Amino acid sequence: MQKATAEKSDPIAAQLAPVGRETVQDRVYSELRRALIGGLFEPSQILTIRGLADALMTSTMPVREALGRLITEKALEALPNRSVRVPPITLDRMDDLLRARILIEGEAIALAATRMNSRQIATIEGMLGEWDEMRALKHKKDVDREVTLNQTFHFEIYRACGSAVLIPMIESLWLQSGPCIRVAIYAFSEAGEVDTAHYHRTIVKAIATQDAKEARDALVADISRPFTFLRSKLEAEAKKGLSA
Amino acid sequence: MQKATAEKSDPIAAQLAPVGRETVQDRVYSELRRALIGGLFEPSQILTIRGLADALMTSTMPVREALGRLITEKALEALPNRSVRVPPITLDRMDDLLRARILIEGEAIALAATRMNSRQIATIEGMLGEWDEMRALKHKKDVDREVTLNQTFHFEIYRACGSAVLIPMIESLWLQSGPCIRVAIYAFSEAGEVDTAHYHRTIVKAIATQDAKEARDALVADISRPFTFLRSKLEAEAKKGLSA
DNA sequence: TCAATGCAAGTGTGATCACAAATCAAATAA
DNA sequence: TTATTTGATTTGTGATCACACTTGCATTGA
Repeated sequence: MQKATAEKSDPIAAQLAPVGRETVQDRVYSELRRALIGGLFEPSQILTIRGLADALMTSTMPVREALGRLITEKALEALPNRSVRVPPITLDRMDDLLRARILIEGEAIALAATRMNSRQIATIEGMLGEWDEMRALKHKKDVDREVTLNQTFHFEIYRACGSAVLIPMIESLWLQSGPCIRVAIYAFSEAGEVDTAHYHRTIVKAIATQDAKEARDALVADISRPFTFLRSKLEAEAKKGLSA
Repeated sequence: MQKATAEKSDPIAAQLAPVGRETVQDRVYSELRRALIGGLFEPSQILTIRGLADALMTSTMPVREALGRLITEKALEALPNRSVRVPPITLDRMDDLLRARILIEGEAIALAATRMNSRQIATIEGMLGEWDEMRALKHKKDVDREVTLNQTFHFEIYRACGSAVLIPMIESLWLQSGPCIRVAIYAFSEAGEVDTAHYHRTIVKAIATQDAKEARDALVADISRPFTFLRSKLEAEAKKGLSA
């Protein structure tokens, strides 16, 4: 018995989970994704293959392939010089991203609202408590946890929409808007924003009652907020720079 | 003067277009894309790096990176065995793809309908003539030209929507539905379908009058047709296979 | 005859090297 | 001092190699 496929007749193999051989390239890719969505890289920052390979303690090979993948999903940008950077923020691009996210994530949540079972609803309902918890002990700006929790919440919903086509597109959109969002969340945090979870509560309520329209509306409000906030901030800076 | 950047002061350089150094990887990627959208690969077909490298007369390096990129945009599929294949067709996946295409391409054409100038409209209007031409001399099934013309027509419109976010997503969707479409077009051709350009005329008319809603409706009808056709065909086969 | 074993060919992954292009800095000339 | 040039370093790209895993086929055993 050296076959890799688990057979029902084998009582031992039945309890063993497949080990799943993750390649180095996959780890590099995941790591860069995480950094991008979390906004750890600044817009317009240039990334080099050898630099990342050193930082990730691997050779250049897995890095260059991971970069290539991120470039095709527009999470990174290939300059004509053949160097790669994280795309800069422009107002047009922000509007473009927001419109696409409203369109696609709105559709996904509308689908999910009619398909989530009580167990899944309980999961996202439980997450609301974590926001309360974070707000209670707001001694330090825990931006990282905020970002992660927000991501988990949204994708728990999107995953329930049951579309293997829409979900990767949403991931791509988050990858592209990650650097912007981070800036916005920092700005929120400085501006003393308090109730970041308000729309999330509305979303949970709407999904619990299978109200697709209200879920979509609340989602649109939720994802629009950081964009409009950042937009007004950028416009103010542009005006100031113009007058100076 | 050995600087590569064109300077305004140089009257010769001003007339020269940048030559654009395309890498081997880019050519491989484009070639595989073309093959995929055109449906040259069959669903479930397994692709090997060395096999493609031989066929494209290059080393394995550019091929493996191109394959990696195509896998991330779901144009190809990575099996747990680490071999890669073109994704098989299932009814669920077809419905999923069609819904996403209606959502996103519908939005793109609605945007384009309000933004295309008379020059762009004249371009797509001119393409209608090519369909008439093809229908006139229908001595052989020129599926390749049909596919190419259809693609050019649609993307001429999508390009005018002005969204740098939506267009790559539409390209990804075409990449994913390419293998299905080819099968459907062959089936159309066998079934003696005549007026493949009917909805295209409606689309041009709607755009010329800036009627976004009618343009969207006609587009939905246009892209739904091959899917519903293929769906009924697959269902018939499934039923036949079941009774046999 | 059929299933299990063992060997050989094929395949993906990662590392390393060679080369060309780009970038940066110091040196030189106006 | 400023602009240009020259040279050294850095960087991306492609080729090749080594290794591990998978697959397929022939051999061996019952």
